[in-house]
Amino acid sequence: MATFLSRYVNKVDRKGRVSVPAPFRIELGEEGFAGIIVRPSFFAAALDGCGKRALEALKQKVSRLDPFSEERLSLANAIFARSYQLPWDSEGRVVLPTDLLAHACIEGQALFAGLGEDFQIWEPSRFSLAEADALRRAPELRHALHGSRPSE
Amino acid sequence: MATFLSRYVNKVDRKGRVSVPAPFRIELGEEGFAGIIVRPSFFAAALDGCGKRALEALKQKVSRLDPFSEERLSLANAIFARSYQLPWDSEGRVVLPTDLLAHACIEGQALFAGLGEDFQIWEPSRFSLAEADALRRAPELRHALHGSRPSE
DNA sequence: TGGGTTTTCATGGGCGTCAATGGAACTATC
DNA sequence: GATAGTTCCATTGACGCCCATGAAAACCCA
Repeated sequence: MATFLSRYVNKVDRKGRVSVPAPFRIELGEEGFAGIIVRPSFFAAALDGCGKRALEALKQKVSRLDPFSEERLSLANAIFARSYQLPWDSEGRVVLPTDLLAHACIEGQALFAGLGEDFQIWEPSRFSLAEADALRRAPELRHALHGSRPSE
Repeated sequence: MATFLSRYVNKVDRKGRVSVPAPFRIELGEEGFAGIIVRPSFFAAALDGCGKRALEALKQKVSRLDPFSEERLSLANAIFARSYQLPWDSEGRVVLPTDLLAHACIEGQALFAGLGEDFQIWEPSRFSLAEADALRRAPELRHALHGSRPSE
């Protein structure tokens, strides 16, 4: 699967267009869909992004739940209904819908942060704060990588 | 299979016509039937929609039940007897039958909400309420996706 | 190793196409 | 003959597509 690393700050122009970092595009190039999947993040003023393949994986998991259960409906609403499938143009840019821009408080610049198998998009200054916070907690959380892996 | 994402608000004109969002049509284009399958939703004042293929999948599931059981009869009635097969016209519009419009309290506008492998149609303001509810529940439900991890 | 060249990226703007929508013409039904 | 339903055409506004520019990085060769 695709691997996303590092951070990139790109401009958001008047039309809401942003260049997806070239390394990200290369990673995503082999997934059949020339673009990214983006949705508002649950807990942060940021956007969660991934490729088509990761989305398919999510779909698989959700489709294992009861077809008509409210549980499934709520999840699907929270995930898929809020996701956008953003194809990039010939220059590798996507247009971020206004509600996504609003959710992440993005205006002039957008920061792409690689998170391994997916990535996030932030307003740069907000990212700095969140990053500082994450770094402060990492030492204690590090143990989570060892012990019980699957069920958290 | 087709994947439905995002939300689209389209107008319902005097004749009950609505444009099926172009991305949905593209997803459904490869399913052999140029149209959508729609039925009243079980729990909500909304409509459940899907493509021909998803309907076939449902048919498979129902056909696994006891042929003459009450269970099967009830389900088949609830699902198939209430479903409409709505072909879209050359402009990509379908006519929503009045009883479906009534069930979902749809008048001037209809909101299409992608739910992964199928979608729903809502009266916009009602959807907002339902969405808020879904978002409230999602954090706890999120664990349902983790528990049984099949592949990986 | 350093200078020059080439390619790749990010960015801005303009134009054409397509999707959504409204209405008219046409057909069928009662 | 009136009403409802269906197909066709027209409009407009947004979005995708294309080209042009500049800067930075990679590359090449002396």
